[in-house]
Amino acid sequence: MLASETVENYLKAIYLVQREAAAGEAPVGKVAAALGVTAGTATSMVKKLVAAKLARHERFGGVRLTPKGTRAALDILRRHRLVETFLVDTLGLDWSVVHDEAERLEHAISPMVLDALDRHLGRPAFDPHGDPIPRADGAVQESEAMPMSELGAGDGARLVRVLDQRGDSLRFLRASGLKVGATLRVVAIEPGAGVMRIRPDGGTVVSMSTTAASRVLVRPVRGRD
Amino acid sequence: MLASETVENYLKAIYLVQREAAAGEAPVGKVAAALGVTAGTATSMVKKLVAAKLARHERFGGVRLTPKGTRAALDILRRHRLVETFLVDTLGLDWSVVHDEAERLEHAISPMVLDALDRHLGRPAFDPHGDPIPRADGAVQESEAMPMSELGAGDGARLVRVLDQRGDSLRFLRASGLKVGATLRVVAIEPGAGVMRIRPDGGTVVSMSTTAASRVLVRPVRGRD
DNA sequence: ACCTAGAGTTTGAGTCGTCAAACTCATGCG
DNA sequence: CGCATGAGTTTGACGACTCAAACTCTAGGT
Ligand SMILES: [Mn+2]
Ligand SMILES: [Mn+2]
Ligand SMILES: [Mn+2]
Ligand SMILES: [Mn+2]
Repeated sequence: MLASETVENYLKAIYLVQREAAAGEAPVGKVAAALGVTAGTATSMVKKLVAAKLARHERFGGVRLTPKGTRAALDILRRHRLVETFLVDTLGLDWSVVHDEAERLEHAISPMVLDALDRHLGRPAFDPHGDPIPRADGAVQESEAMPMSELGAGDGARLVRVLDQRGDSLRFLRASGLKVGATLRVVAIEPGAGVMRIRPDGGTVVSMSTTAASRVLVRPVRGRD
Repeated sequence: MLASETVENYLKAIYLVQREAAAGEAPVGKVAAALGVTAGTATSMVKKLVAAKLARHERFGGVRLTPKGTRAALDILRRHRLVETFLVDTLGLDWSVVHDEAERLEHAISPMVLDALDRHLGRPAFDPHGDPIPRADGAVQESEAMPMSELGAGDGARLVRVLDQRGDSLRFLRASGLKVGATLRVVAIEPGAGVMRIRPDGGTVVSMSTTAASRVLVRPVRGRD
């Protein structure tokens, strides 16, 4: 029930690492890396989570949240993403800085403040990066989308989500006119160089590595080329 | 510089206790009580503050913040009161609940968020309880006011500040129509019972103990009785 | 001048979260 | 197979914060 700030961070990290990992299991080392902590530290915390029935784990294996742990993680994720939305929509901060701010604020938001915030923002479904905001009951509505890297030359698409939370990535995208909701077209692809050239609607052409492009999710748009 | 959440709480508590105390010194016991901690715990933390040049203290004496400590305390107080103002003005929470919420949020507000919040709120000078919000440079503008308990029968006044942060006190005042900015008149005083009878403009008469009334600050208004 | 009640301090111990370094396991390569 | 490599775990230690209980000082009465 009363998870410490540290426990909250672990739960959220495990949840997110678990989402990525193929096996649906979070390797302890990945969790440790996500939190900037040594593997040994993560191991001992995982034991605590297991004792609290928030996670399951077997020696030398991966971690997996229990339903209870998942529920708690979604609650934290909800706070995190609502706070990000508030910082951008109400306070006007840039989407490249809100992640770090929310990382601290998420732990200080009571259910009462959370609900008032949610109402004030008009019960948004997505945060500034296009990440779905889990609902109060724990439901998450992931949006249908594909990596921009899978588009072909000439394809049009709408940007729906940015997975990379790094400040410089987000600043680059904003400066290029690539924000959530923007439409764009793939001008060219250079597989040898590992680069795609993208033109946002009403903007100028920019080059991105396909790796970077794979962390930008889009929904294809009937091409009127 | 980088004070922990705990240190921030001590600095704020010492500042506030110091404001109350006659000698301008905060008794360690009072600080401990304000933080809900044992006296021994407070003693050891005070030593840390002294080592960090945030406070001065001599054995068996009181604590006093250094200029550096005072500056830090005012910064925390600024965060606290701006957050309270936000919770009431923007999110619509009741003034009786925001103190506890701000007690946690104040530690998670970065300078950037603080400034955005300040701008969003229109750079307010007072919080919902009428407490002055220290400015970014550390200036505090205490408002001229006297305890309501010092009014005489028939006197009119405007409510400018409520010192008591207790939820039930604040709920009682709100329910009586006694909020910051309201005008009121003293209907009667019963020194024997230690009670005053107050009529808020446009409201019905309420009784309050003079002790409670002494924590409500007012500015007298030219009586048109 | 005492002496004691109350305020403050010290001590010893515990929890939480962390690290470095030694150790153990699982595996896949030779 | 056999074993080196890397992932994960254990151990011992530490800093920050806290408490209970023993101890010490100060100040006010008498
Ligand atoms: Mn966090
Ligand atoms: Mn986000
Ligand atoms: Mn606080
Ligand atoms: Mn206040």
